[in-house]
Amino acid sequence: MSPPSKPARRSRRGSGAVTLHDVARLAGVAPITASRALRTPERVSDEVRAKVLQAVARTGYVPNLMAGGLASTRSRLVAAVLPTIAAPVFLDYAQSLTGALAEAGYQVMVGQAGYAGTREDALLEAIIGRRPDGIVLTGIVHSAEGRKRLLASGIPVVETWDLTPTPIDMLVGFSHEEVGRAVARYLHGKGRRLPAVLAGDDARARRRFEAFRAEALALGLAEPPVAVVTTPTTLRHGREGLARLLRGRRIDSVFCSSDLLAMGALTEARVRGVRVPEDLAVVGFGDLEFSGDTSPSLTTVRIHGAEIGRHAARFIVERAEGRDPGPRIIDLGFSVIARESA
Amino acid sequence: MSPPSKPARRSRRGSGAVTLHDVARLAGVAPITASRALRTPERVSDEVRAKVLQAVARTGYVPNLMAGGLASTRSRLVAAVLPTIAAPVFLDYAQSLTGALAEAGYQVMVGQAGYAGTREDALLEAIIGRRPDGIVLTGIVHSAEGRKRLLASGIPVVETWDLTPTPIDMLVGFSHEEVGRAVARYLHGKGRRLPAVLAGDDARARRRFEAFRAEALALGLAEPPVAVVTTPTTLRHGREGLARLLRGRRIDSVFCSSDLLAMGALTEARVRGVRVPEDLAVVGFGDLEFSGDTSPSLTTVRIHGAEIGRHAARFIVERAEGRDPGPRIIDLGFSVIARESA
DNA sequence: GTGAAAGCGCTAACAC
DNA sequence: GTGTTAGCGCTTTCAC
Repeated sequence: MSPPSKPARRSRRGSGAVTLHDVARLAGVAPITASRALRTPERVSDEVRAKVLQAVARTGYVPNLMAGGLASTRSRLVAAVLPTIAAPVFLDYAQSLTGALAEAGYQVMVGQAGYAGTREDALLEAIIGRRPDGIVLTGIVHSAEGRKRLLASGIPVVETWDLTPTPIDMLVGFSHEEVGRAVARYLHGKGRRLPAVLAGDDARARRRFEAFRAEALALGLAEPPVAVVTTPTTLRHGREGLARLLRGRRIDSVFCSSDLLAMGALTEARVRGVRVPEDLAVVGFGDLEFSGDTSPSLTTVRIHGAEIGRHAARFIVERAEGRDPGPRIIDLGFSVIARESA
Repeated sequence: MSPPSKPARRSRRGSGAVTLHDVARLAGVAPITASRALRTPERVSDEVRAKVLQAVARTGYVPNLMAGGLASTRSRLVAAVLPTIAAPVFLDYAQSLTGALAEAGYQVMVGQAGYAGTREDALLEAIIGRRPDGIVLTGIVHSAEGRKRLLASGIPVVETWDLTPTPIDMLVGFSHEEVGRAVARYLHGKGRRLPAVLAGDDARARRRFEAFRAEALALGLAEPPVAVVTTPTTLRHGREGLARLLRGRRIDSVFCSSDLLAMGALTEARVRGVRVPEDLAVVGFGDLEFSGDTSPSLTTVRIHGAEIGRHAARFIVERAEGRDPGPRIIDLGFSVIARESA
């Protein structure tokens, strides 16, 4: 069958899917021309464009983005790392990040940093291996080793939900310390003198409540008792935590590290006949979608998650398209939303 | 320098990152041997393995998964399509899906079907273009065109959160009709005779409440008034919806299409002095993480989201590794969780 | 405006 | 156990 001088063609057929070559052959042009007709239609003649589009329609051709990414060293893929997907605070953020990137033609790969068995370096390796056009880190405390790998990869990195003094690359966030201080001042302004803290055991919650405590003391408030619960925080944790706090010395207000904790505190207070806000002022953190619609409605801290997502997306896209994204650090701040509970 | 018959080498250097060739050269072996040392270490000699690993460590080499995927036609990427990321019902599901796939060495790409401007075919094209090893669809009503494209792509597809008569490929879900009927029977069993419905305007919620209505009528209950709200549902919708229902003819129970709606109904009832469950029984859907910890705690329907995610992950992984995943349709059922609100 | 050639970085197939 | 070769499907570079 095969000529003696030429060994038989090794069969290695790939996916079997329609390729650009098939489209080009059908349209009667070179593959590169078909490629141009699809990616830069203004650079080919009307006639060629029409023939190629017709061939695409006829064959159902879908470009292989892995091949395109390999050849162009642009993957149009962005990695997003979250502590955990299952935390409602990140919903708006994740949605706007994914949405804004999708609109710009990028797809999002998600990684959970906190998931059991996912060591940070394994996660980073899996991400870098895909050669994404950008990496969005969500409030990650990354090891020195991790920072080094990210830096070495040369991939644009956006850190979010925080304001570190030394960002790896770009940063969109707000100051957790400022949040703590603002809440202390807010409660002080409302005449509260016996604050308490109900907080998850993650690093950022800790920084908020440490700053809260310091500011409270500076304002002459009592030393706040602290109930720490495991992250991710839940309504149940909020109920249990408040119950614990109420067993201790008298308090007239509580700063919770999440709205879920605050909802739990609200619930527990109601069940025990503790009036909110008369007997106890409750402040949350996160301003979940429903925090304004509970009864009493929740006073909380809004952190502009959707906007963080949009800015992060913009950072990545600008850099990927070779434009200057402007200032590398954005402090989006936060707002204390005064409602009924405090 | 270069022989006259051969034109000078064109420069085309890629990402500039360390490649397998670099590692191989440093280790003094052929590239394919370095590849084997990393992917199938048991098939190379101890000596070679050690040398390669040392070269990897020295260079900080991270394999390019796009290149590997292109060569092997296995991307180790799975696409997950959600109606929207910002719906708490999907939290457990998304987390377990991502986690289970990550453990098996797969990464997850997310797509939002409901996001403004994302037409279904554009989303599918973006997904298929990546040649993922699997696609997990979340309760999507896909067009005939979409089904055709998916089928033509040859990529394993898992549809979830539903039980369609004709799945594209594999399926893990539960029956929305059965849910509606079970809740009707539950309320009937509790002596309720004047049911109402408070539902989002998506297709699956509609199917639940149509079945609920039919079963209620069959059981001799009154024709239920229906308040429809826009999806995604919120606590505020729940409050407004219940207020609307209370303005109509008398009711003694309400079946809500999400726990968030039910929470809103609970809140509105309390504010209006309507006692739950004495005056009004409230049943939700979804069993959110905190639904058991409100006061009154919420009677609802649990739908095993985490398990759906795990099964979907298993389906994809088994198929990707060439094993038989077993039965292609899994009905995970649901449970009516009886708590205080009904 | 169009095309030929040469890779992007890796692995499957086939030797030895 | 290790190496050679030929791609995977696309885009870049350079030439016409």
